[in-house]
Amino acid sequence: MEMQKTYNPKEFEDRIYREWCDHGYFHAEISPDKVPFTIVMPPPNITGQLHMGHAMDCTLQDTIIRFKRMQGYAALWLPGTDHAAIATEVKVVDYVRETEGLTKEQLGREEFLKRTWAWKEKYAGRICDQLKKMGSSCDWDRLTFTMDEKCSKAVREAFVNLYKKKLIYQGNRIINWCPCCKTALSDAEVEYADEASAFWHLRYYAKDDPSRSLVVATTRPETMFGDTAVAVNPADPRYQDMIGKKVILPIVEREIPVVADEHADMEFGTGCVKITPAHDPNDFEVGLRHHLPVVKVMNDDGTMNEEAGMFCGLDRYECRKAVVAELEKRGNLVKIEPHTHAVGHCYRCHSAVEPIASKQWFVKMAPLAKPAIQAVMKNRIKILPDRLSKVYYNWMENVRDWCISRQLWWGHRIPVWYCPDCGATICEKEDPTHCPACGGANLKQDEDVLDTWFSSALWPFSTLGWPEKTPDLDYFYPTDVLVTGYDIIFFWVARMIFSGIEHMKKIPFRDVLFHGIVRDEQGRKMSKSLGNGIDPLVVIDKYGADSLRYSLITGVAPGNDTRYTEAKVEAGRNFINKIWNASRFVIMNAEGRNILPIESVKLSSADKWIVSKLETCIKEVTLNLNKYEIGVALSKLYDFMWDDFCDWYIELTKPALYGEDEAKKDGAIAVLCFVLENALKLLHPFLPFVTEEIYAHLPETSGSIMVADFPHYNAKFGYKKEAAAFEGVKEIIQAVRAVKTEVGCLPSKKVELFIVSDARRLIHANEASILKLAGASAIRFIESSENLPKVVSKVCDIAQIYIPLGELVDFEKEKARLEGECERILGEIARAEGKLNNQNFLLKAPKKLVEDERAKRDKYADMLEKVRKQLKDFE
RNA sequence: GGAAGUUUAGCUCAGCUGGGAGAGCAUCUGCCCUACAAGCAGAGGGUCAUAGGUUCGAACCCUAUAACUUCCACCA
Repeated sequence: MEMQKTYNPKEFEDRIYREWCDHGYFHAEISPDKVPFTIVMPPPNITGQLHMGHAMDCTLQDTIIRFKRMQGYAALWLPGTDHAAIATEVKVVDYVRETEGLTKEQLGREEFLKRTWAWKEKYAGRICDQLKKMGSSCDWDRLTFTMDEKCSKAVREAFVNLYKKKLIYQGNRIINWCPCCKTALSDAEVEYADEASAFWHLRYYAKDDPSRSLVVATTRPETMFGDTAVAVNPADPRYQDMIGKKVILPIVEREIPVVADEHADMEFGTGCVKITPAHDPNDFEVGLRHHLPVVKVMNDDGTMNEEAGMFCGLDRYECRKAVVAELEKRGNLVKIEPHTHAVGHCYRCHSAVEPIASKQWFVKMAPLAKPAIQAVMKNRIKILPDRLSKVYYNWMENVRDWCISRQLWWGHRIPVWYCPDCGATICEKEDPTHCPACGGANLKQDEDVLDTWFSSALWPFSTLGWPEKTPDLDYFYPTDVLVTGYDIIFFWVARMIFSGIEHMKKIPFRDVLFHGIVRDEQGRKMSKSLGNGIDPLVVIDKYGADSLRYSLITGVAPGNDTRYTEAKVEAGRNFINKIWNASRFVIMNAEGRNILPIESVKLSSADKWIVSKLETCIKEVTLNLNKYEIGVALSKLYDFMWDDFCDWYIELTKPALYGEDEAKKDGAIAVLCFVLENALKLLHPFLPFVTEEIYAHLPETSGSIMVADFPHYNAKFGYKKEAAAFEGVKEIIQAVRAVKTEVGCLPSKKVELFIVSDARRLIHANEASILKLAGASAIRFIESSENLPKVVSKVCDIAQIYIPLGELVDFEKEKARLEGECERILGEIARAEGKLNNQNFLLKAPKKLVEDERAKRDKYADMLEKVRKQLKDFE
């Protein structure tokens, strides 16, 4: 099949992906003679479609897994999707309201879940299609959803294990309550934002002495109905007489005690704190210490309950206004101070969360955190970039117990049953039918579901079959690298680490590669509200998946944010087009010829140079991919492919290809094919589609590039010296080009080159290349330039070049140019001598460096002499 | 209140363990030379945020400062 003049991804991307699937290349088999390499995909939420962040995440993983697969590992990339309990439920609630005009309560649990499963089918399918469009080489045979049977089993196992070890408990404590989603949230699910508010100073009068009062300062006047004490610091001289006395809570006229507690800060506010145990975590603790009653004053939806008396039914914020007005009316309001403080918001619906005392399920964190910290500390798990391990430690060391129960319907139901007959609580892996205590058959399962992250935490092993002892689990666990964004380090990564250690007794992964966020052109986060998100599919439609992949990993360093710009996609597209055309050139020239193995042809110095460059490139790409420096690896390939291979080597082969010498032609083609084939293999993990397409057109190749061997660096050819020498030839070509441009000589005008050089053999051997690339008609070796008329000249490392240009030579300009050249060289000499005259440099710098510096000085001194001579001759 | 990151060419960013500043885009000049104008050749452009310090030598290490960004934190 003919290759088109310009690269057009639409013609082959979908077809190639189908072929990969049909051949089963993505499927990882357990093979005893291979080393496993495993990545589990961070499962995208089924809430919607993939965004650029996902696109980058999956490109990075795909690049790594393709690299490892080609290197001969049993490479498994396990895909999946996440049920995303709260996030999905919020979406489906909206959807049901819009389509059926019903609330979820009106619909009922069973019907609601039916709708949600239908939603899941639709969106999980869409997400997989998008992953395929990106070229993801994940093992679809192992596709997992977090609510699959096997995951549910894992969740049960984990819950029951932790429960039996008393690491899961039910407790009545302050949790974060979202009045909009009507569920508890974990600490990690709350986002804090500073809000301008006020500090209300309220006067509470002493019970028996209307002349004595305390002024409390609060940001939450509406919770006063739940006040069950006022606290002052035990050391505060101002309030010693009040400790143990009672004050009257205004409006409700309830008597509450004044307690002494360290929690009250003498420096802050008035030094008196109203204590509302049901609605503030600190107050809750104070309440426990002083055995205070816990009075809840709010309903689930954030409205006030009957405790608020006349304010019952009001929304919490309306109530605040009303209470303040009432207090003012009654003369209890002393003053209002402006005050900014952090208010927590639900990470899903963004409404202000309410700290409320509530009975929930918790995971006891301290015993789990300890070994999880050690795993990273002892380097059993390596976090990249390293600085993020500090963030991890900081969180793990201060983590509080994890609230895992959610008052939702969509998710893993908590495996706990209550016996209404005897009050027993039963926690079992299998659904119990009878109460083991009293034999009663009226067991009722806990209504709540689990935090979605509880199942995510088990992902690296639940996907492989745990708690069953499956061969997969045995072979592929622990996984090798986890690739994800630093924004879910607490939600997910930290929890996988302690869960893996707890349940598997083994770390879940050896490396964690964190990437940053994909931002828009202006550096803003992409978000729905800003409307600045860009759909990867739209980009793929316009430019192809390879170009998108290029744009997402070019220039990225681990942990750093990156910006999406269309210019980067274009740069990628242009690069790929370059590869495409270079390949087309090679293929066209190789057509109908016998391709010789590179070992059997005589290599020119240009051949040796490019082979040496290729070897260096293989080394660097491999090294950087192993370090997960994907961006660096790609940039090395970019330079090699474009500069070395296209701009130099291909041009260098043209004299041979267009010449008559069949042996030379065979040689050039052999090297072209060899280098191109290797380069394509190196490029394949980054640009899978186009490399596969070209590979199929290459002579002497068969099968798919994705299962070909990744090039090995073994310094088989070496040629370091020959390659270095060849740089001299390149320098001559560049010098001639530069001089011609400077004097305004058309590139197409052929010039004669007079050369003084000790490297005649090298130059002679590359004569054809020099003539073609420099645009010259002949090379004449001379001993001295003395008799040359009207020349411009240039001193290179291995030669002095003189070009007679007749009328084009501007005497003044040329003189100025040569003088400028002298200046430059003098500068170089001065720099070298500056160092060499420094005794400390001679004494302390490495010998090699001193030698290099000497050599440089001598070289430039020699050059200076030559340029000065040219200047003299010229005059 | 803690902690982290960033600051390099007009723009977006690389620069690994300290040893002569790089790329892409943009700009200027000239080119359709039988792979490629999504291209080729040549060129201009940087006190590497600021001030100190360590060192023979600093974009890189240390200290302070400034600006921007982010994360964590129950001060009512």
